[in-house]
Amino acid sequence: MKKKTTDHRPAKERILDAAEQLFARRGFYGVSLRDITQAAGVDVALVSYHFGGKRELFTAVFERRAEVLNRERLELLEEVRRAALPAAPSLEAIANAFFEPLLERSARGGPGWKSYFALVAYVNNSPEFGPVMMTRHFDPLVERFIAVLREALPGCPAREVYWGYQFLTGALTLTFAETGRLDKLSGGLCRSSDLDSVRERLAPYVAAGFRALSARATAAASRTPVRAARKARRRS
Amino acid sequence: MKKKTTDHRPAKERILDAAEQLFARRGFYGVSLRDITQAAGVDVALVSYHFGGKRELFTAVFERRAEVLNRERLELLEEVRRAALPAAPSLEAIANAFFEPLLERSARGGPGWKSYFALVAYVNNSPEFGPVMMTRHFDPLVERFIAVLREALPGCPAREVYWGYQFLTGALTLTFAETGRLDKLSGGLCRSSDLDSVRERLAPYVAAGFRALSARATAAASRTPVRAARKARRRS
DNA sequence: GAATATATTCAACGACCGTTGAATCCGTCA
DNA sequence: TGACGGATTCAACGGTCGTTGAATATATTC
Repeated sequence: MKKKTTDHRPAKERILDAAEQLFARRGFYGVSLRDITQAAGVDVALVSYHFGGKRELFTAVFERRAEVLNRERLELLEEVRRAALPAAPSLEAIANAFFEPLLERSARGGPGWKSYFALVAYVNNSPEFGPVMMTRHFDPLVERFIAVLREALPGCPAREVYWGYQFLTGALTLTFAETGRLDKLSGGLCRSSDLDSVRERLAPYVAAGFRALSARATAAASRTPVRAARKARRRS
Repeated sequence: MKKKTTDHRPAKERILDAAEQLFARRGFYGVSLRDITQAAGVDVALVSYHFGGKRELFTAVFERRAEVLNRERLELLEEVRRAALPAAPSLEAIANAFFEPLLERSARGGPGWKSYFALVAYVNNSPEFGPVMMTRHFDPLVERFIAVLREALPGCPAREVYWGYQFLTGALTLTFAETGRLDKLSGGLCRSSDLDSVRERLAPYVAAGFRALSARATAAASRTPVRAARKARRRS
């Protein structure tokens, strides 16, 4: 059984789809090209022909949806920004612009998108692939978001914003990994696939977190004279 | 070059140490038994002899430090609880008891512990290993923490606490993955290996998040009559 | 010190890995 | 029709994988 039905979509895309699903489930090394091409109903050699090799296929899968996604997120961020002018947008609105396009597509964009975000979660947590691939494809976007976050947090040191972003990404990443652990843990009370629940809760959660970080920093600064603070910063 | 110096530690432990480091870096499938045994200065066949196989070695690595760790975390939680009696402990104190033993050992417990937490991060995000292994070794602990969190959040629906815990775990997990991405992103302003920075910030962040979730839930409840709320809950 | 149990080494197995080059199919254009 | 070029198939390569069984070394017991 090679194909369920005669499938006239180009083989290149079928390979990408199958690879997306399998890489997301078992990581780069947990999947063989034969697994992928068999799932795609295609000969093994076509991977080398179309992509060059296994690693190139992996990055091709990762890149395919990154561009369109980030463009949409940036546009949404600017829209949020314009709507709030001349004030800075709320932290909730910024956080929402950051993950709303992701949640929307993961929930209603079809199984390919769902797999894709699980793959991004895998890459983001991987010490091997994370630094290279995330930096290359997502850093410009992230830096723009952090800049706007800083506008919304006047007087807050940059370090705090970066840490807040780190925690935000972590929470989001685990959500996309779709391990189903929260479902088991809560006895069915929460379903991690229910991304509308995430949508409602994540923005308030991280916005409050950002405010707490900002408050903590200013409290610490007022407790410490400037010179001592400079020295402490150098020490840490 | 098999060993740097003559090493009289039992081979079984040397294998565990090497496997811990390599599994953490490249995952289960990204490491071969020959990689591990070569790093341990030991013959390949010893893995089958001592552990039975590759999968059994993987779970042995995972289990080795889990017990002692969770016992300490539970004791700390009960201590925090007793100290606050007859009131419930603060959210900050509970969150702190959850991750303080982890951060402490990751920062000052030696390279083995650091690798171990990166491995837990890998497992926690893995759709393949996460549900099985995390559930088996960490669920009793987590349920106890959630129970105490609920005491500290009177009137807060259980769902909200579970979601808050999910976000907390995600933030913690990404921190332990040690991808070094935050370092690059912040231009050296933050070092993700600086776990003291995490220690200071994570508790206020997630405590504020929990309070926001709780407030959001009670606000939503007061907006909705009881019967409609019941229906809405059944729908979702 | 012989016997026994445990630990380690060695060589090899069959299976699967990613990749390759030649052969074949098929639609396009001359 | 025939030549051509991209897409696909097929068979096979060398290498590495996890695992195994027999042989050897080391420690323990009588």
